[in-house]
Amino acid sequence: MTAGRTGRKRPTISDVAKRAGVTKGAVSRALNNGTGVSSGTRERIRQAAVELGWSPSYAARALNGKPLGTIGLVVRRPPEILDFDAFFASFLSGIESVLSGEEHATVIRFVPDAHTEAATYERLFNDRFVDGFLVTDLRVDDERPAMLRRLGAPAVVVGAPEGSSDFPTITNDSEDAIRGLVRHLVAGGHRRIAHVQGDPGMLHALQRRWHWEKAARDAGVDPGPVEYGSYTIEGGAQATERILALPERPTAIFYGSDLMAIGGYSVLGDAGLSIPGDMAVAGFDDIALASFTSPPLTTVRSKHRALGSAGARLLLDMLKGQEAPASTTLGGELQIRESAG
Amino acid sequence: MTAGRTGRKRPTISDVAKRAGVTKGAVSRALNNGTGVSSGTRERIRQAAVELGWSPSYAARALNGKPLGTIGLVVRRPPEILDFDAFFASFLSGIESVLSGEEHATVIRFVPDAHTEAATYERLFNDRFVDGFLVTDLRVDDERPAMLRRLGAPAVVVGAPEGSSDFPTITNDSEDAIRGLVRHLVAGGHRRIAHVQGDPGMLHALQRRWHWEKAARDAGVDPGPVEYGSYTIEGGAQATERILALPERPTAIFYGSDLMAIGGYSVLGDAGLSIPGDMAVAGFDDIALASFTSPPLTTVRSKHRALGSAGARLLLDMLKGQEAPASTTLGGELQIRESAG
DNA sequence: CTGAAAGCGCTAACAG
DNA sequence: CTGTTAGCGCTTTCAG
Repeated sequence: MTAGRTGRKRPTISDVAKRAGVTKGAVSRALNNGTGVSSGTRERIRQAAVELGWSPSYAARALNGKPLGTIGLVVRRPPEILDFDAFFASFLSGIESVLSGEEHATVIRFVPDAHTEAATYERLFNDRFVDGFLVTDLRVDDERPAMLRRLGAPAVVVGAPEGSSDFPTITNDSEDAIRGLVRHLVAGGHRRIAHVQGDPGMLHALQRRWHWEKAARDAGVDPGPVEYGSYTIEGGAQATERILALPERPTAIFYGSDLMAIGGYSVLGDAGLSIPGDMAVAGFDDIALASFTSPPLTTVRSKHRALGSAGARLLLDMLKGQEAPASTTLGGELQIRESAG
Repeated sequence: MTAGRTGRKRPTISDVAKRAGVTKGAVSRALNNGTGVSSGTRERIRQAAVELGWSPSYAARALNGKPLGTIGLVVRRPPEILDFDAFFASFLSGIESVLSGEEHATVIRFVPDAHTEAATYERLFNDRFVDGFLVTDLRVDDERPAMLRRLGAPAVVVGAPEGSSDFPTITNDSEDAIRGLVRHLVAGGHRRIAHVQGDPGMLHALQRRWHWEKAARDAGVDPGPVEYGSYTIEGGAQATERILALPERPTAIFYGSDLMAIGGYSVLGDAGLSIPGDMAVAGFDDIALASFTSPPLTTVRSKHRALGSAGARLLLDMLKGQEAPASTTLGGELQIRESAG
């Protein structure tokens, strides 16, 4: 495949040096800084390198504290979410779309608990196995920003509210879209709008809840009951059951994810309630399925892929030494279909 | 966080050695082989290591040809497929579910072309940046098995037919399910069954086509027309248009992916054709959406996650030096719903 | 069983 | 501008 592979082992920098009639040091300088070498020998060295099909060893470079061209993604969630959840696959897709053009690789690690999570960040970076991190799922009192700061690791936080950490942040701001949704509901005569949300320890879940509350108040109605559950069909179904059991039943439910809303559909159906006639329903994410449910689901589209690509792009820029904006915001988009009246 | 972090830098093996009153060599032996050291000093060394919170440097180990605990996944497809395609996100989910329990990380790289693909495999492994590979999307005349063999890289091929390479293979065998589907169609009176498939350069696409052909012949009907397109909604829509333009129109279409089938739905609908009345439709994958389309889509369920987990498990076993079976087969499963009569 | 020493492939500081 | 020299942190001989 590659030219010059005479022996079994790959060529080292010494081979290149020998062939170019210089020393390792010269090769290193020529090919890294491009400085400290006359353009003549530099060319000779470059030649020798391609003839030998040489490329520097990641390990040796890492041992000298050089960046490897990798970014780390450590995820403290069960790996199944890649399969179920709307977010991660799209997010990853966004990341890869910029990395693939930049000769960078992604190092992914799913971890079960906070302790492993911390240890993983630490090892990955202390050894410069990754050049920096994309941090997602920021939680209330999340210790990662402080730890990463301490490690001196470059990082960008993705999907968290502005100012939630002192790292550059890509924010997913759905405030306007959620406000639009609530207005739509209120205009349709709804006064009691419930909210079903995922893990309240997640900053983005909290944020969406605030937006819903604020929008409700601003529209002159009291925020209805709130239920929590996992971001899955089952989680949504269970939360819906709890809501239906409430003494004062709401007339609309805003779910924190489309999957949860779909779980709601089945419970509402079983209870003989029609959508949106007896209960208006709205989701969040706008997954592919949302336009195929019956009735089609009104939801807030969230730009998962863009979050990934913007995060990756920003991190790459930072790694190149560029100044990073404290925060970049991507807006959500209200998708009105038929489930919310 | 970690105990013993007095200074700014992390402890090295020398620190551990000093604290235990031995030399680096002894520490290395004690903690790796566990041999060549008296159990007394071994314990002392272990103590010192935990007190210092020491863990070996990836880079230094890699430089000595030791495995890092990483497996590589290089994908020659546009990164968008993570978002659209049913396969990759689930597959990755399966991989991660076994890796997360084994302290292994995944190194992912999306590449645009065959040349970059080859170079990526080579660099990643020559430098032992990854311990082995999971290879997917095997193509006709794929050069990767030979190249990986030449590199001496451990690998398991996933989702390809048995015997398609000399690497251990996790096969996704849908022959029975496809046969069941064709029988179902033929029993429903269909004599002309078309097939829409994705990239014919992919071995798995070819394989499914063969299974369909064979099943048709065995059921006593001639295999109908075949159209190719990308594995997307648009790809399916376009292929469907071509089929509808055919002089002898089939009465059933078997699509190589659910997404393609959904693309078919809209074209058929636009043409005023009812499903399954005027045209029976079947898909492949059984994505979440499949049971929500109208009519619900009859399809062949494929075990994407299991493919990932089985592949990862097998590769890990191989890396531990265990003998690997030449081939492991996961069967598909026919999901009869309403779109195919 | 243990210590000493060489070396993995590269970078960076220092002389010349 | 170029060569030489130390290391980076670890593993692995090889003596003792």
